[in-house]
Amino acid sequence: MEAEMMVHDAKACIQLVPIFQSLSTKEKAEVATLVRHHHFAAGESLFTAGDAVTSLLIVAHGQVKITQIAANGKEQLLYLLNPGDFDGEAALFKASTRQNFGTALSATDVCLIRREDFQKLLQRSPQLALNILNAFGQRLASVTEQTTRTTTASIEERLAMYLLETAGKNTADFTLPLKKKDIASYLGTTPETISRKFRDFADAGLIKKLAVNRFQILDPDQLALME
Amino acid sequence: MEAEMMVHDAKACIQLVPIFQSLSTKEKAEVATLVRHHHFAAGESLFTAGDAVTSLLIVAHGQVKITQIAANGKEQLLYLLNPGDFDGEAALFKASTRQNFGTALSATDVCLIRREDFQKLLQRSPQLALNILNAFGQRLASVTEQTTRTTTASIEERLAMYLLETAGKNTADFTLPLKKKDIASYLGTTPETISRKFRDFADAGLIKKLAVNRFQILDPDQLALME
DNA sequence: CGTTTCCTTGAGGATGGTCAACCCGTGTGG
DNA sequence: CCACACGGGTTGACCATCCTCAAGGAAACG
Repeated sequence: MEAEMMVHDAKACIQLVPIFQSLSTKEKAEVATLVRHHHFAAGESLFTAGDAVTSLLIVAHGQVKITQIAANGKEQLLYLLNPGDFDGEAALFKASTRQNFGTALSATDVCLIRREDFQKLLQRSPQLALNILNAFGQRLASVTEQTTRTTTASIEERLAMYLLETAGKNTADFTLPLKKKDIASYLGTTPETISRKFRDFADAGLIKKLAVNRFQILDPDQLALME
Repeated sequence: MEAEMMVHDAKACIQLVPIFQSLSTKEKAEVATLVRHHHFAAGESLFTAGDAVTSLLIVAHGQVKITQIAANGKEQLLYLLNPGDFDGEAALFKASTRQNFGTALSATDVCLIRREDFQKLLQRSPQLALNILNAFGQRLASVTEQTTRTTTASIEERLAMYLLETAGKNTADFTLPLKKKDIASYLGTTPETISRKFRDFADAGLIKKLAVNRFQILDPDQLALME
């Protein structure tokens, strides 16, 4: 029964993940046999810097935050993994130890493929390699974008961008998916400053505070103009 | 004669580039037939944001700076391409236009492989794909590192790190490879601040100024302690 | 030798970090 | 059911860092 469960989850994982989607049904079945899955509760650590990298990790359900600790001890939130995202450095890199930390933000299911199995897969399926290259390219572009923004834009501008991206279409009523502490870490600032900027935005009539960490965006155009 | 010249350059390019090094001699010869090369004078633009991406670009000789223009119009130096480096986003991405700018810092020779040719190569050589994935992974780690540093460290700390990395073993007498304007852009600050910090370092006895943009590092350990 | 580009230095001011106090919602145990 | 503790959020006062603007000097280049 447990085995059946695993196969079910493995298939779900593979269906979910963009990098496997262009594979044939036969190939997908093959991949499914290699997959192990694992569950983490909110707040649990998936891995820690210094851990040996033994598997490629794919998020099936939930949300994972990836952080790095700077030389001075400060934590920096690098990016979030949502369902379908994978941890790229993982299976491919020569460096065999993790450089960063992975923590589950909510209850999370992940699929794991062992490094060696994955390398064999890659050798046999050039299309898979292409898919991964594309995914990598996109993450690279996103991290690059983040760097540019951090070094050139003010906190106010960065927060405005973050709000628009995070809210998406739900401008009428949306809840911040992260604590202020994490947003601050992501944007390279402090919770206090985030708090103040939210107040400023509200004073300027750009947003309306519905509750703690719940907002309505009144003037998206003006917010976008900040950047 | 020109054809012979080109073949020569093509071979040189392929010898130089890590991603091709694990290929068989036969495969390398194949790759060589696909390569076109091009020369740029110092200061010349290799490509501009908005250009269609038609080729993978490999630097054979010289140095290229890759920059991005932020929304507010400020230029941010992302990274440098040295001999053997390639422009990764280039041939692989779905997005068919450049997001950033490439400018030759010195006289530069590059090799070009057309997108379609490269994709075919990838399909046939899984090892090549693995090499590229590794290279991508390293660039990703480097950009990530840069982001963390920028958001968590002070300018002083960032400059100290930059100095140590750039000087390498030549602590006794080394010349900055970039203008202060570019260093500033790379570290997310202004030329004025760079100038002042250099003076501070000199006052503190950490470095000694030999000439404009030429320095001796007196106390690398102390510099490293900054971070 | 003049022009341009880069570098340096200073004065002043904005931005945002730090520290500390207080508030509020949630949960826990008496 | 209430007191209390706890984690996060908010606010204020103060201060360090670093940017901007401006002017002058040095080096590079024709």
